[in-house]
Amino acid sequence: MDREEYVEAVLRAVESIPEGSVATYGDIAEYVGQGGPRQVGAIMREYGGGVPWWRVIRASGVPADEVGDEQLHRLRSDGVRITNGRVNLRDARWDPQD
DNA sequence: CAACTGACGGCCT
DNA sequence: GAGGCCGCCAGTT
Repeated sequence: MDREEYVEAVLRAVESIPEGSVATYGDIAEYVGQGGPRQVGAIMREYGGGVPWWRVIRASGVPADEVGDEQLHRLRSDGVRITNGRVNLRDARWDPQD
């Protein structure tokens, strides 16, 4: 799998996160089956426009620093419960079989 | 080729 | 729960 295919695979994975749920960078990497969380983050930074990037957060439930406020706002309008600037992953975490 | 970098994560205080 | 530390891994210097 070359880099372009990898980028496409990551973007498709993000697109498949349904409204109302979230995935971690690590979740996406695992789902794609290649690379790691940092690769996913790098791809979101570069190619994230065009996909629901706000549904990808850190494993701690906190969004990436740069986009944090907008991300939380978008998630809330998705219907995701936010408590103290954090997403409750136990509720909202993406399950690929959906 | 070595060093640095970072939309990260898990483990240990 | 919050930091600090270190591992990870691909891209850039």
